[in-house]
Amino acid sequence: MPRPGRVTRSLPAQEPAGWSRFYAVVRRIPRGQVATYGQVAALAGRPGNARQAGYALHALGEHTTVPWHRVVNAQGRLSLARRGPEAGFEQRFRLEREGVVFDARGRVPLKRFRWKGSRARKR
DNA sequence: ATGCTGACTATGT
DNA sequence: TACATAGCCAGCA
Repeated sequence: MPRPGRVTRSLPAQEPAGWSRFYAVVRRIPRGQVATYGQVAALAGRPGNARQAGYALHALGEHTTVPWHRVVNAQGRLSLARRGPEAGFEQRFRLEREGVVFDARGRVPLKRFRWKGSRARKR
C-alpha cells in the first residue's frame, strides 16, 4: 500500500495512462485483418480520438507484441509511410505475410479485410 | 495556462 | 482520384 500523499508516479511512465486501452483493442484484431484508427479509438471507448490512437501506436517502439501493423487509416493506406518508406514497407510486408492483399495503388481493400470488431467487453 | 504537433477523419472542390 | 480545409483532442514544451 503506497504511502498517502506521496505520488509514486515517477515510474517509467513511457506509456501515458489511457493508451493501454488502445493497445488492448489492437491486440484483439485477428490475424489477417485490419482496423482503422478511428475504429480502434471507438472500440477503446474514445470515439473521435483517432489521432490519439495513432499517437499511442507511434509510441510503441520496435520491440512490442502489439500488432500495430494491423491498423491502417480510413482510406486503407499505411499512414506509417509518411514517416519513411521503410516503415511502410515493413508494415506491408507483415500484412501480406498474414494473407492481406494490397490493390494496385498500394492500399488495403477495407471492404474485404476490415475487422468487424465490437465492444463486447464489459457491458 | 497557452500554443503547437500529429501513425486521423469527414467534407468540399 | 487527388489535394486542401476544418474539426478533433491528448501529449508535450
